[in-house]
Amino acid sequence: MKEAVSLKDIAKMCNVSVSTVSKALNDRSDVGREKKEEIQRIAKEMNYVPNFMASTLRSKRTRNIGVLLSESTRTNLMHEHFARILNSFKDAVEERGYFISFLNANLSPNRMSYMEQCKYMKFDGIFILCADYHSSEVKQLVTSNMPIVAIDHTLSKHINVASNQYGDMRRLMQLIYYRGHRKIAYIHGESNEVTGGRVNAYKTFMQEHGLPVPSEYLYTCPYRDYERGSALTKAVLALPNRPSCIVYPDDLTAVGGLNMMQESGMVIPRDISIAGYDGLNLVNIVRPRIATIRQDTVSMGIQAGNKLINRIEFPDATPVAETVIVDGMVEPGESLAVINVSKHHN
Amino acid sequence: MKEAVSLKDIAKMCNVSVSTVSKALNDRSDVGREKKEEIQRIAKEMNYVPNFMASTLRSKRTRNIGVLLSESTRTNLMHEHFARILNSFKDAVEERGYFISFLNANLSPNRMSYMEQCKYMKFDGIFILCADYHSSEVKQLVTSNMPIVAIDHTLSKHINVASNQYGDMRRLMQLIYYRGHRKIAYIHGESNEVTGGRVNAYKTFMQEHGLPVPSEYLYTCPYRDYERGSALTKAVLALPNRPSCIVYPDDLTAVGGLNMMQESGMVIPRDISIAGYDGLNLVNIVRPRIATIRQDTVSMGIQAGNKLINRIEFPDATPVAETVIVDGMVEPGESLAVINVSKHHN
DNA sequence: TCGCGTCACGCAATCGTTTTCTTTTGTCTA
DNA sequence: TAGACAAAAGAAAACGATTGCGTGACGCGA
Repeated sequence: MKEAVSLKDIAKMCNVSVSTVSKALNDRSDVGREKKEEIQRIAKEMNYVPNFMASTLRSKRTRNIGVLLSESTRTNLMHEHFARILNSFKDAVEERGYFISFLNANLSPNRMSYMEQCKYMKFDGIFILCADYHSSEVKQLVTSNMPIVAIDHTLSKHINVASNQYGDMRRLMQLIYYRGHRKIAYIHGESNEVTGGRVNAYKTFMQEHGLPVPSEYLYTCPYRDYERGSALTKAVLALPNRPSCIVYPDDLTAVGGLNMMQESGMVIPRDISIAGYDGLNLVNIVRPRIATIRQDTVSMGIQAGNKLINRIEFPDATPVAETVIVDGMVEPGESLAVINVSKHHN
Repeated sequence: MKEAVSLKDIAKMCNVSVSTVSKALNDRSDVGREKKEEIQRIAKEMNYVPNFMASTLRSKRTRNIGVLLSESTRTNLMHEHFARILNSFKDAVEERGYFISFLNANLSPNRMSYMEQCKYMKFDGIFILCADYHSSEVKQLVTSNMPIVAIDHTLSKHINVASNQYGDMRRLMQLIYYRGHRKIAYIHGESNEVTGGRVNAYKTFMQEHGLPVPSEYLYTCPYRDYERGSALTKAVLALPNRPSCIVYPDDLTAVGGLNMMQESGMVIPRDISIAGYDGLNLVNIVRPRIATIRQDTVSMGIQAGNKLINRIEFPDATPVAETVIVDGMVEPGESLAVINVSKHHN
């Protein structure tokens, strides 16, 4: 790595002072027009690239955003849903001249905490894609006064970009209902104040339509756990009062169920119907295609990015919690049978 | 963000000079034992976190590694294969005190080139997961004298961590052959000096076993292109001399073929056999499970990380190209029929 | 007692910018 | 022609660490 060219080199070349060069390159007003243009030209000719460390050391702003992406093995950047959101988030912030770095979730002995990493790197803001909000490290982070935007999680003072869990689930229920299903089981993920909307939507919808919700129609399953999705499906299929449709917490668990069913000789949707959630590529790859809610990950990422940068660039005296709801889209797939309603009506 | 505590604050608190504090915290030898311990204790009490910008401005070393991840839409961090490698790479370098940032591939008008980004951020090294090696920007990068490690791509002066394309493909061919297949078509990806090994292995194997390779048994298909995999499959199925087995460039194209076949009423592997490549989760999710080569992404990521850091920390006067071969593993799946050899023998 | 080596520590320069405050220069007006 | 004022340029102090060098104190052998 040969010596990098610095402001000083340019100054020498142009016979001006370092400060004038700095001002010229930052397009400040107190530099003469022609001198400014000359300096900019020479700088380009010399392949000048500013030194990030030096400039942010002085000016504080790093334009660097820290990304927090879980510590669980099942939910990291290997999961399509988060990868999609991150991807469009990245595009959005890069569009505005920012870039991203990952917060280091390793457990090495001398590792810094999240908060320490933020201080160390002087992040302008934090993007929490998914995290263990119970951990003290994360708590410390979210109670700080850094600009933060989280996905699918409400935080006091911060921004939450969330899918419309209640509305989306309701629309899915409507689709299932209109196809004639009345006995609908719901294997659902663990609930927080955001994702709980889905269970709410389910219960409300069932109640509104006078449908019973026997307790054996509700199960809790870890998100994105193929094996558990499969195992719980077995349990549901064994019920004396077997439902005509099973709704899953996400597409991966749904496929777990699907495969389980097909292996035991059932034909979907002839024998039973299923629906997932998320809208991964997966659902268009398995057969039959699974009904799902396609989340608008592009919009979520973009909105998260722009909201975060707005908070960074126009800080509020006392930031207040804000929620951005992003609607998903029902994809009917091929996994929902049409049922002769009268036949199944109690 | 309240004022961060700096060396100066600690110095004041301990009644020593700033340089002594710096040396104490860096565990240098020219500080008295008890003074050193006191300083470290106080620093911890004051929640001191060093300032990355300041320390690297002075010392040059950033411990920051730039990750280059393609500009194509089909191959970014949304693709499981790359996400896996990146994940273990990240773990490996974090283990050694480094961290990663992405090179910005955006096309915004005032965007910096890759080389400029490296100068700007003072990356200690570069990890090329996948890139368009024909682009001038990438060429500029790889001809620089930065430490670089690339995946599945040989570069003069740099390190290549590559899957054993020739050996893996050969083992896959053996499996297929021993199952009795003789008419084997190969839809392959675009070849470079690394991936070309697969086509070589195919041709060599066929030749060694006295099997003809009619030109209509070879097709080129973009990697990870589900649709094209499907379309080319249609072409192969229409051949008068239809093969008994089709090998695909990767799992995704293989699934494209699989679905195409199943939609036209074929049963796999009864009517035809298929094999993929990569070993994505996908192959365990579709039915039948597809025979594949599971790439050892964990090992690839770890080796890439360690080799790169070694180059960074023990730079050679004149770095020389180096290749690390990582073996994959054959996963037989359920998509390869056992054929009565005599029946199909010419 | 002198001289030498070692140990601990401080001084001050340095990294490459940004930014504030002066200073210089030039122009315009009275 | 003096005075005022704006524009353009420079000087210098930061930002927060690292690091080579200098130096005082101390111990120890001669």
